[in-house]
Amino acid sequence: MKAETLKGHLDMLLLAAVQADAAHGYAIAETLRARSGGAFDLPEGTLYPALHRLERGGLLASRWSEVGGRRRRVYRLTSKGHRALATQQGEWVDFARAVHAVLEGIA
Amino acid sequence: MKAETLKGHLDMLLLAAVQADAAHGYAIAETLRARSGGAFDLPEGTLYPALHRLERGGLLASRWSEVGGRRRRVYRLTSKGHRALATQQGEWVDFARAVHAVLEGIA
DNA sequence: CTTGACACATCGCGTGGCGATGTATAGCAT
DNA sequence: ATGCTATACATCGCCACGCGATGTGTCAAG
Repeated sequence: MKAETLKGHLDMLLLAAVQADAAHGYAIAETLRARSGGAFDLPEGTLYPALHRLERGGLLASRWSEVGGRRRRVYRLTSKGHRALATQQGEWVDFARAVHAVLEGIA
Repeated sequence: MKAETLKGHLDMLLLAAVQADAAHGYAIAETLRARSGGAFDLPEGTLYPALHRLERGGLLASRWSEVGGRRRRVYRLTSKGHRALATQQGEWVDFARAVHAVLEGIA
């Protein structure tokens, strides 16, 4: 997967990954890798800054958790995050449709 | 349309726009706007640097043309550009499918 | 006791889309 | 004449952001 492909879409993916159940960063990355069939394999330098950004923006909220001697920061969607996810999903559909239309040469 | 949404996908769209017929920059922008139903309305600061980049990369070739007192730079796909377009279309399909899988929550 | 998975974090680089700005022609309305 | 709009190109600098590199610490397996 080319580097810039993800730009502008990562936030939506992260929000979607914690939509159903709260999860910590590492687990979020695993979820994305699994659901995407390996296509999304987020490096740490991508994952963690993005989560911090989303929390700063109020779309995610986190709490610390200790499991088996390992500290985890568990993220959950805020109500604002839910709304943002819905918006971004709509934009994604529009975007994907527009790209498809261009590729199909629909003049 | 959010700013970064296009990142990493613009090249493919530009290549697709000149795939069938060679066209100049302004016309390419109109084609994309028309095919996308207005979703892609490329500002000039996006369009022209991107075309130059693609020509530098050997994916597009250009010649000057004079029509009605107006100079135009007409772009056509090179064979390398054709191959690149095919590759990028394949990557787009994979990407779109992966995004869809994440959004659908296919675990 | 080292390797690898788990789990977090930050810094700095490079890419690239975009706003602002500038140039020039043509046509139409004022 | 004057100005606005559309056509048509170009470049500069900002800035958002994904990612590689690097660092910290725990735990299990070999």
